Amino acid sequence: MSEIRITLDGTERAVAAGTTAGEALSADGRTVIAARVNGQARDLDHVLADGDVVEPIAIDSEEGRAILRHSTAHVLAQAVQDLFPEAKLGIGPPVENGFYYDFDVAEPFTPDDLKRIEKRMREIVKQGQRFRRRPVSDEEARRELAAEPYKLELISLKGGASEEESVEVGGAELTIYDNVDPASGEVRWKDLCRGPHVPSTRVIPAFKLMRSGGAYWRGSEKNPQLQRIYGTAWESKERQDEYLHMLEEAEKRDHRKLGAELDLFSFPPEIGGGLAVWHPKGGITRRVLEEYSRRRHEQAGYQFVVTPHISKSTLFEISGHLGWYAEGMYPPMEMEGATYYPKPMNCPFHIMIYKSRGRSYRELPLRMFELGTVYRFEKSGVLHGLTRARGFTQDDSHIFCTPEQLADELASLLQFVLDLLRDYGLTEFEAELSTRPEKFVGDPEEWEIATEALRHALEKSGLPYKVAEGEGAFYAPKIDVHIKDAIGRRWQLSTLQVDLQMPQRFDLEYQAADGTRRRPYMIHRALFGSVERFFAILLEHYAGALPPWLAPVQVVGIPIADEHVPHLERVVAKLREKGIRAEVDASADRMQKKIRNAQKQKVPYMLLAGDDDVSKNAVSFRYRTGEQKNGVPIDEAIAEIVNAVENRIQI
RNA sequence: GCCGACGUAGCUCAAUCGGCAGAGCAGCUGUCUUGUAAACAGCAGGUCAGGGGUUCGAUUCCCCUCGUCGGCUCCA
Repeated sequence: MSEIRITLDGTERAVAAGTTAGEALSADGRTVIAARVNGQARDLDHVLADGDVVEPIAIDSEEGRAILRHSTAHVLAQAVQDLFPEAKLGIGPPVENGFYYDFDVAEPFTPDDLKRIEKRMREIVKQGQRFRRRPVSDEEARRELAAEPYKLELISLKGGASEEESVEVGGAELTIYDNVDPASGEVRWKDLCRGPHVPSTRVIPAFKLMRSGGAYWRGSEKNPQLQRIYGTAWESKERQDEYLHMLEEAEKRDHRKLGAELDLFSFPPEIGGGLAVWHPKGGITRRVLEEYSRRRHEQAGYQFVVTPHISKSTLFEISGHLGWYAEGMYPPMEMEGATYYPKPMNCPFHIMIYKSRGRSYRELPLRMFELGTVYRFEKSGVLHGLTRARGFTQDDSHIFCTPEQLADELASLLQFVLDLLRDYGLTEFEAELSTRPEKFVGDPEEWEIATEALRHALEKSGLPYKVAEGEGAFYAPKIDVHIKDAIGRRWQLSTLQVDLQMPQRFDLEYQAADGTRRRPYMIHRALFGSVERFFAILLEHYAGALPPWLAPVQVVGIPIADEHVPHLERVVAKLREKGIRAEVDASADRMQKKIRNAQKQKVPYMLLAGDDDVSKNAVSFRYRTGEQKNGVPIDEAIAEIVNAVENRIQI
């Protein structure tokens, strides 16, 4: 057959037999770097067959970037083996914003090594080595890769039925990619790999090695630790610079740094890792943040409860936490023959409140809310400021409802969550529906009911969502709400879980209209997740410049000269009457210095006053943006500030 | 917990190839009295993270511990 028929751009076309995907697409190999053939990603030099459907993969698409990054990972591995011939290869997949490759080496890489490796990579990129795909049998692969023990392990794993697809050995046949010198045609390097790849290393427009660190082989701490090198690669220098700039910005916004600079909180070593103390300025913001949430909950029909920080082991035995998470709990305390544990969760305590007396269907849904501080023993290596702490406060609610109420309750709950998050200035949301994990308790049919109720709530909310198979908690499927912050980072925040286990374990009941005793459903719901973590996320989102209603100091009065202090004192007194956190900077510093100080503290309103203002009974605004507004009558100034605070407006 | 880097004044950072530890900011005391991001001068501030070792002598070299940071694993 000298002609075959293929589908291109949705229309059928005849091309010569032997035509490659790249030829059919007229791909330049720079903007279009690979092809999708019948839905499968392929190299551009993939030879087409009759009936193939061919689509281009652009370098600036998500899929294209992944291919680019994966190819860059190969260049990295080649460079490492050039410089460290004894290095054994692990795996080298693309990841979000970049790629990595794992190596078994005697000595961990130093920053200097990374520089040398990156330099070697640039040489390889410049050479324009071609990526050439070559199918091999298992035996051939084993023979060629005899010196690569980890690759051999991957080959032997390939047959495993439930083995997840990897970039090394995905699919039915094994392939090796050769890196070929374009001048001599010699094979410079090769790697076991599924592909596809960019046509040539020269196509890699921008890359950079980022850092190295230890990583367990195949992700298990039982396995040996390899050395992982992370890098990033982009379709253009500009996009890479943008990304690097975002990282710099993220570093500037680091809540641990801002926490110290703005005097909000600290982690004294004497107290212990992961245990924060809140300074006055952090404390006031936290109080306002909590108070607003509490008020909204009360308005939405929640009842405020309070429970203790420790409990006898009995409670956690019934709840099952001791069985499942004992190693993450602080160790027990023995007192008068009883064993007490610091609480890792609030739910069993709320159940005790439910059980304190008989319940009627008329009371349901019963919504309990608590800012409950819990303690979990996080391993020392994972602590990270307020976002991963050992003591933290959950804004925890538990809702007990009848099976008939479940779907509606979840839907309104999700709406409530989103509305409240918006009030804190977050605007972009995504959700994830996590289904039954491998390790679970209960009846799969009930899991199905609960999962469907959650799905219904998501559909009703119109929120975009993904399904995360097997990511649920051991006792419940859940919805996680993710937000995007001001520099595009995703954070998981709220969680909604339908729990069919706790009601059974604690034998919860209510009396139905027909007089029978029935089992309620229970919904776990945290909105911030942890108040500490939410605080950190807001701080990073706003880069420390909190909206006026949350700012620790909302107004600083700055006199031009000492004689203007009394005028500002009067303004500040009026502001305080309205509940505004205002002060006058009467220190010995000059006016310019006071502005600088207030600016560095990210105070939303600086009110200046000199002779002009005093004579007109006015003040002059300086906002932290640098803008100013002079000679504003005092009443107007106060009204402007009060309005921004009351309506939670960011300035 | 594991791998690695780092730890000098409240903060940011110097210096000492093994020989009495130095600056800016912040603080304190004065002087100056000012219109939108740093007035001037003086003073004070350190077990060089902690412990042990090598050495005539250790902040510097070696070991251990603690802490921080970056990864991995984990995250009810």
